[in-house]
Amino acid sequence: MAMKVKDNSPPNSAARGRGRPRSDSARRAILRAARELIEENGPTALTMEGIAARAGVGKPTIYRWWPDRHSVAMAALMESESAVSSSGSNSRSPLEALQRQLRKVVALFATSMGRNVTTMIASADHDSELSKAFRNHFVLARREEGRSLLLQAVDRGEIRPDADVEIVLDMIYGALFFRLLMGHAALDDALVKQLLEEALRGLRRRQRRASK
Amino acid sequence: MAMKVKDNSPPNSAARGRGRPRSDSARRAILRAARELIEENGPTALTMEGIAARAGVGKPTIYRWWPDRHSVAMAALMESESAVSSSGSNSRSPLEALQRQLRKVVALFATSMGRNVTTMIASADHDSELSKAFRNHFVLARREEGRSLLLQAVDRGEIRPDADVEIVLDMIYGALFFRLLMGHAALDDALVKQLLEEALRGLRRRQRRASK
Amino acid sequence: MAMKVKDNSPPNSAARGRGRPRSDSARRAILRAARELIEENGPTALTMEGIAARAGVGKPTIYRWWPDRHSVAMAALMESESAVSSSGSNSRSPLEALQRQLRKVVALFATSMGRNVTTMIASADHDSELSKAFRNHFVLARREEGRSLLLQAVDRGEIRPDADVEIVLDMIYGALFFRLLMGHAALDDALVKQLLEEALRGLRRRQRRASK
Amino acid sequence: MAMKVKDNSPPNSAARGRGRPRSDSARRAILRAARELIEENGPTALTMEGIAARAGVGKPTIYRWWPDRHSVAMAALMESESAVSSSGSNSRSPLEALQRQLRKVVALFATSMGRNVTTMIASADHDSELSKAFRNHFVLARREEGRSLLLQAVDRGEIRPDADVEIVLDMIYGALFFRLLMGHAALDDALVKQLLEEALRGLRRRQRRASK
DNA sequence: GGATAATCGAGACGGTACGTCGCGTCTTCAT
DNA sequence: ATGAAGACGCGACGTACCGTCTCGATTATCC
Repeated sequence: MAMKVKDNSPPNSAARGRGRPRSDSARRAILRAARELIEENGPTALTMEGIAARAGVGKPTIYRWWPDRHSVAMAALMESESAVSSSGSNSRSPLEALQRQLRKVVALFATSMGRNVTTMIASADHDSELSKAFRNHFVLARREEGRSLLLQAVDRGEIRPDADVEIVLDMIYGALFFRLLMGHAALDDALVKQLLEEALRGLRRRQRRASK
Repeated sequence: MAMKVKDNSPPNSAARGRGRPRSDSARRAILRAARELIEENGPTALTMEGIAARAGVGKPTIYRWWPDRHSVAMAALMESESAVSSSGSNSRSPLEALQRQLRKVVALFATSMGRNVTTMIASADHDSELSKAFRNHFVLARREEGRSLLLQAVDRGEIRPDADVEIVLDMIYGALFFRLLMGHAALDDALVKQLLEEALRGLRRRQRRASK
Repeated sequence: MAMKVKDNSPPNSAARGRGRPRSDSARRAILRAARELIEENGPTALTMEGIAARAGVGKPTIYRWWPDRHSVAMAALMESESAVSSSGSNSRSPLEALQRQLRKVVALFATSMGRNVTTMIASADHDSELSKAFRNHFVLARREEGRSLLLQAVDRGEIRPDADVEIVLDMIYGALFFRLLMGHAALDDALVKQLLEEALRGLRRRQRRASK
Repeated sequence: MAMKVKDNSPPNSAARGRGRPRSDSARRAILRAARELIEENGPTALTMEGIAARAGVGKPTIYRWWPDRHSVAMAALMESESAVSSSGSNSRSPLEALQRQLRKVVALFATSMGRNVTTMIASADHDSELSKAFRNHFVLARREEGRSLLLQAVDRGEIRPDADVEIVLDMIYGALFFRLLMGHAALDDALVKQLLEEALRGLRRRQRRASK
C-alpha cells in the first residue's frame, strides 16, 4: 500500500501517473456546490454529503482533494468572485483610495459572505496552512493594500513619516472587524470616514505646504 | 446590568412552580463539566454527551435548560472566574488605568480562554440573546470600562473634548481582537503601549512628563 | 340542627383528617384514562405519562397502585364493560347456549379489544398474579362457562359421558384463539357452527331418543 | 417457499447496484447477535443498541435493512436452526406421522423459543409482510404439514372423506397454542395423544385393528 | 491493441453524537 | 400527610454525517 500523498494542486504539470487522471470538472463542481450551499444555509450547515449530492460526485472524490469539510469550505469561498480587489486606483490620492477600499470592505462585510468568512476564520484550525491562506485571502490582503496606500501617502508627504503604519492598519481594519463581530454599532460608510479621520489625526501633514 | 438571557436561573422570579424545583447542583455540575471540557479540548470538541457523562447528569436535564450545545458553552464560560475586571483602580491617571486594563485583556487573550471565547463569538447565532450577553460579558464590558476611563481623561483635560470616543474605543479594542483572530502580529504589552500611543496621538493635550 | 354540608364533591369524605379523600377518584380516573388510551392507540402506545396527563394525576400516584405500565393496562382492561357474560340463559339446550356464547366470544375478538387483550396476554409476565387474573378474566372464564354448558349437556345425555371435556374445550376455544392470532382464516359465526359440529362429532348421542 | 419479505437478501436478483454491496457478514452478525440476546433475556429486552454492540456493527447499518427492532427479532428467529421440520417421515401411517410432528411442536413450545415466538407473534403488526412470514414460518407451516398428513389419511381411507380438515387442523394446533398461551393445563405428549383421539373421534373409519 | 492502473459514481460500512421520549424515583408545595 | 406537578438520572430511540472501504465502470498511459 503506497503512501497516499495529498496533492491538491490540480494542474500537476507532467502527468506521470498511469491511471485515469483526476477530473478537474469534478473539482470545480465540488467547489461550486459547496459555495452555493454555504450561501444558502451558511457554513455551519455545510455537509460533505450535501456537497457530493449536489455536485454529482462521490464522497471519496472530495476527500481525494481536501482533507475535511472545513478545507472544502475555505477553498470554495476563496474561489468565489469576491475579489474586493481595490483595483480601480484612479484615485487622486492614496488616502482617497484607502477610503474607497475601506468602503468596499464594509460592503463585503455587510453581505452574508462577510459573516460566513468570519465564521470560517474563527472556527478554523488557525495554524493550518489553508487557514492562513484563507485569512490572508480575505482579510490580510485587504490590509496589505491598505499598507501600500498608507506608505504611498507617507512617500507623498501626506502622512508623517514616523507613523507606526502597522499599528494604524490594525486599528483601522480591526475596528471594522470589531464592529462586524460585536454588532454593537453601525458598520457603514460614515464609520469609514470617521475612522480614517480619527486614525490619521495627528498624522496628517498640512498637505498644501508639504506639496510645495 | 441586568440582561436577562432566558430562564436558566432557577429562582428567577415569582411563579414558583409546584413541581420539584430544578436542581441547582445539577446546573452547576453541567456548567463545570462544560467549562472543563472546553478547556481540555476546545469548544469545537464539546459534546452534550460528554457534558452529561462528566457532570453525572442525564442529557435531557441539559436540554431542559439550554436549547443547544452552544448555549451551554456560553453559559459555562460566562460563569468562569474570568473576571478581567480592572477593579484595581489605584491608578494615578485614567490613561494609565486604561493601559493596565488593556494589558489584562491581552493577557486574557493569550490564554486558551481567549481563543475559545473568540471562537464562540464568531460561530454563534449573533442575534440570540445569549449570544449578545456573551459578547457583552467578555468583550463589550471591557470596552465599557475603557470608555469610562477615556471619558475621565476628557474630564481631566488629558484628552481633547472633541475626540470621537466611540471610534477610538473600536480602534483600540478592535486592533487587539484583530491580532487575536488573524495572528499576523504579536499581541503583547508592547502592542498595548504603541496602540495607545497611536490611538491617542493628536488627542492628548498637555503631555505630562509623568509618563515614563 | 345539621349544618349544611357544602361538600358536593364525588368522593365520600369519610376521612376528613388532613388529606386523603381523593384516592379512589384518582384510581378511577387513571383506569379510565388508560382504557381510553388503549382503545385509541393500542396497548403498545400506552405510556405512564400519557395516563397521568389525561387522568390529571401525578405519576407517583399511579405507581402507588400498580408496579408498572403493564399492570395498569391489564387492570384498565379488566374493568371494562366487556363482560361477555353469556348471561342470556333463555336457551333451550346447553349446546345452543354454548353456540351463543361462542358467537359472543367471536364478536369480542373481532373488536380492537380482542387484539388488545391478546397482545397483553402474550407480552405479559405469564407468571405474575395479575397476568393470571387477566387471562382468567378474559379467556379462561369463557372456557369455564363452556365447560359448565358441556357438563350440562352430558348430564342431559346429549353428550357421551366418556367425552374428554377438557380437551374438547381447548380444541374449541383454542381454535378461535388460533384464528385470531394467525389470521389465516375467517373468524365468524360460520366458524362457530362448523367448529361445534366437528368438535362434537362422535360425541353426540341420538338426541331424539334421549329426549323421548 | 419464496416469500419475499422486503429486500434484505443481498444478492437478491438483478439490479446489482453500483455502490458497495451490502456486507453479508454484517447481516449475519446482526441476526446472530439478536438471536443470542433474545435467548438470553427474551425478546422484550432486545435493544438495537445491544444488537449493534454485540454484532460489532453500527446502528444505522441495522436500520438500513430492517425498519425496527421487531423485524430484526423476527428475522433473527426465522434464521434459527429451529427447523422443527418433521422431515423424518418414516412412519407407517400418516396419523402416526402427525402424532410425531405434534410431539415435536410441543417440544418446541416447551423451550424458551416457544414463548419467544409467541410473544413476537402477539406483539407484531399482524399485517406486515414480515409478520405474516413469521407466523407462517413458525406455526402455519406446521399446520400445513399436518394438513398434508391428514389428507394422506383421507386418501388412504383412514379418515372419513367428509371431514372438515381445516377445522380439525385449527382445533388441534389451536389447542396446543391455547395451552401454551394460557398455561392452565399441561402441554405434553399425553395431551397430544388425547387431542388426536378426541379430534379424530368419529372421523376414523376402520378402528377394529387399532383397538387391541 | 491489449494490459494496467488510477479515478470516477455510488453507496454500504463502523462510528459518534444528535435531540427526543419514556421510565420509575425524588422533592417541593398547596390543599 | 396526600397528591399534582414536575425535575431528576438513566437508557434507548431513530437520524444525520463523519471519514473509510469496496464495488463496477471509465479513461488514460504504457508495453
